[in-house]
Amino acid sequence: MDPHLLRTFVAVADCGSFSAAAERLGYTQSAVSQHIAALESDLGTPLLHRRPVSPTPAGERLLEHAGAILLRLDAARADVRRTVAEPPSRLDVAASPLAARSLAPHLAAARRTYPGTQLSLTICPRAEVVEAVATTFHTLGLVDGISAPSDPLPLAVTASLHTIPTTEEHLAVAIPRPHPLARPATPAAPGARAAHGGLSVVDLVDLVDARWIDAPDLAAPLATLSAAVGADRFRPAFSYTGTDLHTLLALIEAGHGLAVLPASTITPNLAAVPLNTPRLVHRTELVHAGLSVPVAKTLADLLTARQ
Amino acid sequence: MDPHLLRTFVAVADCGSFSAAAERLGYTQSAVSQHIAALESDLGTPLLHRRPVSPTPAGERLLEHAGAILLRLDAARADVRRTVAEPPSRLDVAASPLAARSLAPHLAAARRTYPGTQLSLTICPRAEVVEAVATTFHTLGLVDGISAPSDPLPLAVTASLHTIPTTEEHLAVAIPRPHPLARPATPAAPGARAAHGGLSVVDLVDLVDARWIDAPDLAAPLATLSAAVGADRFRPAFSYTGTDLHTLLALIEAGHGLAVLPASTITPNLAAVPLNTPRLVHRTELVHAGLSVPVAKTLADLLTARQ
DNA sequence: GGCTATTACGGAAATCGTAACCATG
DNA sequence: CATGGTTACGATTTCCGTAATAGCC
Repeated sequence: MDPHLLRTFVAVADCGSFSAAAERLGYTQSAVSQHIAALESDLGTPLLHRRPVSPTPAGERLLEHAGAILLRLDAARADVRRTVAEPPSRLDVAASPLAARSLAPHLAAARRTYPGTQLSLTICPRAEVVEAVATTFHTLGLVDGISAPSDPLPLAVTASLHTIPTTEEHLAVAIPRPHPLARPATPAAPGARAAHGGLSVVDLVDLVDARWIDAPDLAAPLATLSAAVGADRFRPAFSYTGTDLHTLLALIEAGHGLAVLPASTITPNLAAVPLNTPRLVHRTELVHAGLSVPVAKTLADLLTARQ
Repeated sequence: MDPHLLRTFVAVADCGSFSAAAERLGYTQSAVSQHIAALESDLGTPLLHRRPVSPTPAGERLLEHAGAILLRLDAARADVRRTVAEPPSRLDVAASPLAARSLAPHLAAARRTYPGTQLSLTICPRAEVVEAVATTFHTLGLVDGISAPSDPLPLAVTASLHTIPTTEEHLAVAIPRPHPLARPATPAAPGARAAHGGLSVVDLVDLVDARWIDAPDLAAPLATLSAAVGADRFRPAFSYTGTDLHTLLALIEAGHGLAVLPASTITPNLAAVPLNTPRLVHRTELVHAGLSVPVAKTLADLLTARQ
């Protein structure tokens, strides 16, 4: 199970083609074929169906591990290099879209403290944030996600990375204004219940059958919600893969479906119906691999000093 | 970073010798030397001091990753084989010493339901339990450990393994009878506070300077306690590496030091002073990689139905 | 000088590319 | 028959063992 073989295996699996994977990796189709054959003979079982190419059940299991192993391998290399290389003078921050919201002022403060340093901020999907920090591409990461109150986020590569909680916030369902739940609770509105302040509060399980937008990089991923309410499945009626909050809100407003977001992100043109059911909150965490760089330390302090 | 190179690297690191590692792995000293040289040249930095052999700082970082990577590699292979091989007819349970305590009756019940199946129970250190389950050596694992109430145990290889909480129990310090804390609280006893029922309750931080026995496979590891109270360090005055509870209790009774244990394990010849400070509990979890085997499912149900 | 790691070198094995082959749509 | 995966084969490289060399107690 040479890492090279694993790498071509995942490439083939997500290209759905030997030749495409070969091109991506700079190999010949032949080499890729040999890699897969070697893996299959080593493990004693077919890993891929051919023509069309798709993973067998055994291949699926291997895929789950392979990505993590390769990432960890990169993380190891990065970690070793970090102990050798002198700390960088620049500060590169990676953040998931919703985690980056309140970052600007702190970055400004950090720049004021260290006027010389060059700053960079990259917005990327949640998984890539921790990946970028683990592989030393960025020095600091800011990820958001859904978890139980005061529970850490379930991050990959958890080992060798440090995380510091920064904020926790209530979740709400973003709903277009002309919608049964958006009006004050009435006995007729299914799933809505009277609550304090005249606002409805909604139970997640009652919304399983609503139209949902799956925006896994931005809002609460439907998979996470499904897991939280048990085996019930939230089916995506619409998928949004971008990272722009306003676009998502516009989609919701246009009636393409609902999404679960931290309450403060939902603009007034939409209704924000607080979620109460399973104890879920929106959480953001700072991810780093040691804060030896002064700028990084300062920014981390600023971020964690806030509440 | 070929896994073979990593494997010999960890072997060398924990043998403290190239030649010893070579023998363990069935290589020549020369091959081992070449492996280390290859790793060092790949990573661009020395990983080991020679003569005596000990890891450099970079080597330490690599070691942290290497073990996890190799384990995950084995877990991947095991996981793939599991999807192919038909489920075993036997049931092999691995358990850490304190997790195994209440297992016997449930095993008996499981045998009654499936009279034919061959059962095995292996007691091993905590880390090895999850390792054994991950690498398919055993079908079911029962691990105990320390965590915050209702928090999952921090297990390695967490991915691809399922865990089910089974019990949670309060912790206590086991103290020989003639000991200041073992008497009902008096103003003079340092660290002790009056509590309900006339028993003392003790704050962990007040005991940092006591004589401690480190029995990491059996009691709460001192490292865990240190982490729980912050940077403070519990220094082991005595180390016990076995897995026999009675031996440990005898050591405590003989005055070699104290240990933190789940309250119910402390026999009446010792005093069990409840811990109250950082919210720590003794927790046991069931670890498995899918419960397709009926016997395993039954035993799991029995274990989780309790409490 | 004894123990242990490193270097030199040669044979065996693995790896990848070219090219011929074969199967499926 | 065309696209795309497999197999055959050979050049290159890698890997490991033997053996000679060098460094530290």
